[in-house]
Amino acid sequence: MILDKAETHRRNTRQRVALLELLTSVTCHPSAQWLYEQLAASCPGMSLATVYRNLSLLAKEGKIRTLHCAGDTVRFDGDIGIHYHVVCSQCGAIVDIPGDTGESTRLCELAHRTSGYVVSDHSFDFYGICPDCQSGNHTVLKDHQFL
Amino acid sequence: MILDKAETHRRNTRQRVALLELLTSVTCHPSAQWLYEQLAASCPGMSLATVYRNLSLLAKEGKIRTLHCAGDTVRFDGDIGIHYHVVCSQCGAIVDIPGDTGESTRLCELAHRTSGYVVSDHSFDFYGICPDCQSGNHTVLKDHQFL
DNA sequence: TTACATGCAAATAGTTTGCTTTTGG
DNA sequence: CCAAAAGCAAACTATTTGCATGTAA
Repeated sequence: MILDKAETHRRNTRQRVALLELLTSVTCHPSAQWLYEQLAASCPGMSLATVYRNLSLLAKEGKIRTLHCAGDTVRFDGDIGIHYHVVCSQCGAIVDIPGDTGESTRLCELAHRTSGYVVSDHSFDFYGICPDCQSGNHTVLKDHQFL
Repeated sequence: MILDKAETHRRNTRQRVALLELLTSVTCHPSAQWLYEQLAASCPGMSLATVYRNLSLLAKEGKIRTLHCAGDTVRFDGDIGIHYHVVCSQCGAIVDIPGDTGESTRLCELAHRTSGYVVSDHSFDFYGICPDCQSGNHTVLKDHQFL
């Protein structure tokens, strides 16, 4: 949300452009590792460190969103509009739930009044079992969880 | 929430009891490391691995709650009632916001209808800057953030 | 031209695990 | 008793960083 003044002289490197393009074109909520694997094919010599550095930059610029809801691995979201997430506790798949701006605003204000924090962001996460895992179709983290 | 039948033959070891007692007696949302440091004083020879193993067990039994909202380090909550959290993006302090059971239920049902997930849990997190950090009183993670 | 960005490899931090010894019930 | 749990250290995994080189503007 807060734009760094340094953003003015940020370069649109091949890698950064490709990364943002991939992340915004996809409806899943990938990890850095997954993004790296996808990009490695088209971007020769793409490195995982670059993916991490750019994800971190893009998040600071408010162009993408960082999700902590899935546990050990940070996941990323190219959709910065207000919406919520449901996470599968078994396979880690994350899907979107439409969010309500009014409700979000109201709850953020409640949080502010209650705590004295200056609230700038929020994330509403639901946990459960996804349809695929309910029917026993997969039990571990797999590539297709992201798709 | 789901109780393991194996729980029947779980032992109430000195360490486990002390851990749960500490976590439920405190209003902060500590990390495993912090809990370990506190316990090390009274429990001679207490190890970090034991803290992690017990936190994991207690969470499975639904006696405590695991928070992913603060980033790299998992935080724990001894209060398993419905409530939300505000997290300081600067120092990591977490404080409680009273939750509304009706609202939580309604949103969990919305999540279920929208996604097809069987929703069993949720966590609503707000991010911002805590009063102390607003006034420049601390800028890095410190012990007192937990208190 | 040059400050910003990359690639690679090594470092870090949080958490988990293997194995042997202790201990609660 | 003896299976469950502890302690310790080593292992693992996600992420970050240092440094030499490359490149967008």
